[in-house]
Amino acid sequence: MNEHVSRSKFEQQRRDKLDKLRALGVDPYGDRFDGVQPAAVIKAAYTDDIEGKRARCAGRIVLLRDIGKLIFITLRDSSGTIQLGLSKKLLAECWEMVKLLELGDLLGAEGLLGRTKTGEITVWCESVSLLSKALLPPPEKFHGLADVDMRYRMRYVDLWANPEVMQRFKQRSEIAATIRRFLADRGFLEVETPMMQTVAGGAAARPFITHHNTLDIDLYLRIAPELFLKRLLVGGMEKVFEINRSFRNEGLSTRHNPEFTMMELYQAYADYRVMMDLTEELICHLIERHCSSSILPFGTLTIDYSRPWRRARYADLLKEYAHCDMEDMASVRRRAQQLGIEESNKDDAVVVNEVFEAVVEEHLVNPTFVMDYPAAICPLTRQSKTDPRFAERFELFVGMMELANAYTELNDPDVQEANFRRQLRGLPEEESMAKMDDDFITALKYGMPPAGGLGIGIDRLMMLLTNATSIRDVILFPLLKPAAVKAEKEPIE
RNA sequence: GGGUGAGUAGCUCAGCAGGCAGAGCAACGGCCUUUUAAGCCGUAGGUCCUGGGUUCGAGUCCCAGCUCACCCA
Repeated sequence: MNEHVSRSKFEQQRRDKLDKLRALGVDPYGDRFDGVQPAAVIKAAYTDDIEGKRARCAGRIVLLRDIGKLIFITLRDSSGTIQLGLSKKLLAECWEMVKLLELGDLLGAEGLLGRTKTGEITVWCESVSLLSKALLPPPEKFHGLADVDMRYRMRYVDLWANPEVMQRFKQRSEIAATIRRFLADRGFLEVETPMMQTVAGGAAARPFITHHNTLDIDLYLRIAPELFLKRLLVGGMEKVFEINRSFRNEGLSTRHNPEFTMMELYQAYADYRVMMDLTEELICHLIERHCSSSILPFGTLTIDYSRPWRRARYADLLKEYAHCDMEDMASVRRRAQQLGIEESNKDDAVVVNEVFEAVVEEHLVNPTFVMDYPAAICPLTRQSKTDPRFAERFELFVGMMELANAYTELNDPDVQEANFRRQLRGLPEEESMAKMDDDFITALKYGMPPAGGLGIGIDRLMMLLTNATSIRDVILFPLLKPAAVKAEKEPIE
């Protein structure tokens, strides 16, 4: 007997109940059910003095204890659970329907509140409505849905089978709302810029390619909104931000999903130091509003977000942790060799950065601003006026992850164009096509104000704030390989 | 791409000393008006991920593949 057949047996049993319900004149897919109170609200509102108070609730049956002429049901909605008491005495005229209720069904109920002899707040139902019959059985009631792959594929089950999942995504929504309010309060305008672009710029990453039929042109899904948001600076929007998806055609890991949410913001007449203050203020504001403490667990780590956050120069961290000096490239290359990094045919800046990533990042647990990157790896960033070898850029690391990236925006069109061209040298044509953005250069020629720009990886931020060590736990529907399609088995004679 | 681990009933998992395929929950049939993962009696339920191989005999050992997780690149 194969999986399909044995599963349909369970479905068939439930369909039999569906027929019995219809025979009783019960519509198994009910109507609107007004005036519902969330379970958590009911329980919180009536701590004592509950006798005689009415309650009306709706949700999914997650536990059912049938004692004969009395049935206890644990009903779950998005706020939590509440116990229903269904007695034959109070529900005599619909008792046959009540006895057909089972795990997974969606139920509406109304009655008087009371407590059982063990003290559990209970709705003693005077009426119940079957709002939707479940044709498939829920997962095991105590362990829930544990198979990680199935949880992501069947998030519609995961969300109520594992309440902490619901909790985390509610928190994500609330945190996102706080970010928007925080920025709106400071005069930032939320905008939306193209996700389908003819040139995928603003970052170094492989784009996804799609095709527009009537124009007969290939388009790229954006890898970053940066170049469009900066066009808005040219257009006169002094403070803008966008919270939306970007797409990178790269591998999957616990920290990478091919589509991910970025917050990017730009502020005219500012620079990267302004962005540093803003970043620290924003994230600490979120922690204050949404977390229990400024010291938070993250997997096996403990992260202390107390202000002020450490600010350290890139070159100094390299000295501190990698024990080599950017001024002395021979020492850096020696270190690279020790680390097994292939360095012989790479530019100095690239080798430095690979050493940095290999050695330094794992030390950056508490929030750390890494400042002043080598200019050669920052083509969109303005160089330091006091030392042009460095770019006015920082990355924020928390929990050994890159969380934010910000810089003083380069607004000299000639330098920008030269940087683009230098970046393109040696790249295959299709990749260089994806990078050279002539229209962006044209925009800069009209004059872009000096500005600070900031990007924060929202998924990673949510990971840190909700203690999720996999990015898939903060994305409702993470990208997965398609489930293996079982070949239709035709009966062969 | 490399390493480690996992895949057994609808769900959560045992079983590996190579010898009849197991438990709990869910389901089905009974009993029960204060349960809390309710309880009690009974019944049914399997492509042991797939394909090869070794063996008298493979869920268990070997090879290849698929899927997932974690770590590394």
